[in-house]
Amino acid sequence: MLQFNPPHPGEILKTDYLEPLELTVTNVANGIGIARKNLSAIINGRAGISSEMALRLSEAFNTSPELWLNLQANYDLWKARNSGIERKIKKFYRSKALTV
Amino acid sequence: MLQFNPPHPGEILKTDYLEPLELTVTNVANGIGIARKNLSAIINGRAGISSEMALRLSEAFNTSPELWLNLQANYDLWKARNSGIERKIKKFYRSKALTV
DNA sequence: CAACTTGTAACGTCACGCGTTACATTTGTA
DNA sequence: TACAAATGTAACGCGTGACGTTACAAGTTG
Repeated sequence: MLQFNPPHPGEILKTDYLEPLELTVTNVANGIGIARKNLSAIINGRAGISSEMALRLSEAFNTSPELWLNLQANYDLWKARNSGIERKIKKFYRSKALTV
Repeated sequence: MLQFNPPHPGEILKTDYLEPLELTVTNVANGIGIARKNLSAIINGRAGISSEMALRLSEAFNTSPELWLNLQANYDLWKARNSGIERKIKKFYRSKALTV
């Protein structure tokens, strides 16, 4: 289990792929066939990485799609854990236990 | 990379958790605090497992949330791969290559 | 028969991925 | 300095999907 705020996938995409390769957002967006707006959103953490997007990124940068999906899953999980859901669940368990 | 149609996470949930423990859908839905309808949808492959749901399942069945998220990710990836997206991307690459 | 379980329809709400067009701003360069 | 390129983002629209409630038909079981 992650103990710290994981970077959102867009940050890795930017610092580990776009910047080293000197690729611009416009460049890559055109390259992988998506709207520049959406790649910008991903890079700035305002959108997640869908499985389709993971496929596109994996083909563009020669990675596994799982890389991107795992980053996204960890990020989402961290968000869920820190958004009161965890507490809601525990609260629920206190009042109405599931007998396993 | 998976070469075969991965089972829907709901299938694993059903056959590996509900059935061995003799838990009913109604039972578990009430137990984890969600609508019976939605658990039914998950089990029958008509809904995916969200990160919140992964957390709930992990706490109920003492698994890692990652288990459920990975199952879901693999399933989604397989769907994406087999839904023409792969072909769309490759087609795109043939016409307009991304120079990396 | 009565109770329980289940799948599912009908409705509504909210979030979000993705697309297009357009504008203001910054940065690099002829 | 003036123009082009890159970027973030707003405004719109569309489709999908997760989640909830209520309700009904059908199957199973004590």
